[in-house]
Amino acid sequence: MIPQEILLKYNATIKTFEKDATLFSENETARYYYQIVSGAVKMNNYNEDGKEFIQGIFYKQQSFGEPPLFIDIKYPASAVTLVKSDILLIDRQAFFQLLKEHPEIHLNITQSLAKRLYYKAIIASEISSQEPAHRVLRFIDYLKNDVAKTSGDFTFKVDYTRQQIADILGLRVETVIRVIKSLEKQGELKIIKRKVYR
Amino acid sequence: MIPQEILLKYNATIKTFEKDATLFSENETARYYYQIVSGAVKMNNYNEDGKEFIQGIFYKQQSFGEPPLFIDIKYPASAVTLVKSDILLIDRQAFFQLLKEHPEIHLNITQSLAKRLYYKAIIASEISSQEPAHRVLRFIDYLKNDVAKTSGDFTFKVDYTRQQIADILGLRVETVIRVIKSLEKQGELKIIKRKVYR
DNA sequence: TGCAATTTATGACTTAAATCATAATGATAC
DNA sequence: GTATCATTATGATTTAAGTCATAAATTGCA
Repeated sequence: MIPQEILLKYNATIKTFEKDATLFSENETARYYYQIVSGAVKMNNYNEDGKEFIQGIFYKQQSFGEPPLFIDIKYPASAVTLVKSDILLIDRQAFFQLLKEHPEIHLNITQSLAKRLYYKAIIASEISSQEPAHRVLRFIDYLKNDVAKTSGDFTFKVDYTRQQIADILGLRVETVIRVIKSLEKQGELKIIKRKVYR
Repeated sequence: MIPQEILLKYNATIKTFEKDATLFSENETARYYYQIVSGAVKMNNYNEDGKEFIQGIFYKQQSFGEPPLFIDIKYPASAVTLVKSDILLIDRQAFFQLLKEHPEIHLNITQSLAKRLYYKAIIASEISSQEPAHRVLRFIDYLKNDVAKTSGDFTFKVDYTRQQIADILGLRVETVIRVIKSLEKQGELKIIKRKVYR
C-alpha cells in the first residue's frame, strides 16, 4: 500500500467502478498499478472445463496485480469488483518513476510481494493433499488472521459465499457446505452466521 | 540472481554442502540471503500426517527463501540440498545494505519475487481442481519451459522422481505413475527416459 | 559383478468427494 | 409483501483417486 498523497503527486486517478466491473482481463498487458480506496476486488481465472478459480480477494488499502508490471508478462488472471469500488490507478511509467524516487516505497512493495509469496507458500502446502475439512478450516483461519487484520473490519459487506470458498480451495459447493456443517457440529467452527465469518 | 562479484564485496561467503544437508528449517528466523552457485536445493515441509510437500526446487543461479528476509516471519518451509551444492550466503544486514546501495539490484530482486508470484498463481490455478493427468502434464510443461530455460541445461543430474512429482502436486506415487504411463500411451508425453523428461 | 536399496509398476479393494437432482431458506427488487 | 433470484441444504449414486499389498526393474554402492 502506497500513501495516497504520494500517489496523487504522480498523477494517480481514482475511478469508481460498479459491482462486477472488470478492471483487467487474463492475458492483457499490465498498464497500471491498482490500489483499492474502498470496496473489494477478486482475481480469478477459468480453467478449461469452465470452472472458476479465485486467486485472491483484495480489500481496501490493498494493491493487486503488480507482478505483470514488473516483469514483461500478461496477466495470469482477471480482476473483477465484488462491490461498487473506488480504485486508484497509476500509470506504469509513473509508478516506476515513483519507485525510483522513493526507495522506501519500493521496499514496501517488495515486502508486500514477499508477504503474498509467503502466504501462497502456506496455502499451497495446506491446500495440496489435505483433506477438505482441513482446507476449509485453514482457509477460514487464514481469513481471520490475515484479511481481518489488514482490512481491519472483517464483517465487511463482501463476505465469501460457500461457492467462492469452493472456488478458492478447488472443491465443490456441496462439499464445502457439508464440511462446514460437520465442523460446526463438532464445535470446531464457532459461529458461521451465513456467509459471514466472525 | 545477484552478480557474484557484487555479493563478494559485501562479505558473501560460498559454502559447500553435501547432499541432503539442511540449509535452514521451517519456523527458523531468516539470517541469510541464499544463492546457488552450483547444485540444487528443494524447499519442503511436512503436514500433520507426515506427508511431504515440495514448495519448489531451485537450481544454479537462483536465489530462494527471500520472503522471510523482507518481512519479519519464520521460514514457512525447510531448504535441503538435493545434490552436493555450492551455496553463496550473505548476511541479512549486508543484504539490505547492498539493496540500498544498488537500486537496480533491488529492482532485480523485486522482479524475481514478482516472477515467482506469477508462477505460483499459474500453478495454483492449474493444480487446484484439475484432474491429475492435467496436473502432471502441466507440471512437466512448466519444468520444460521454466526450469530448462533458467538453468540452461535440463537433463541435469537432479531430476524428479515420481515420488517428488507426487509430493509437489499433492498426489500419490501410484497415481503419478499411472498417469504418466497412460500419457505415454496416448502419445501426450514423448520420451520419459526414467526420471528424465525431455 | 553382484547385492541392497530405491524407484517404478500393477492389481484388488475401499472410500471419500464429485455429480446429479431437488428442496428449503434467505436476500433483493418491484 | 410478494415474487424472483441466489444461496444453502440434503439425499442417492457414481467414480476416480487413495490405500494396501506385492512384484519388477533400475540404480548405486561395496
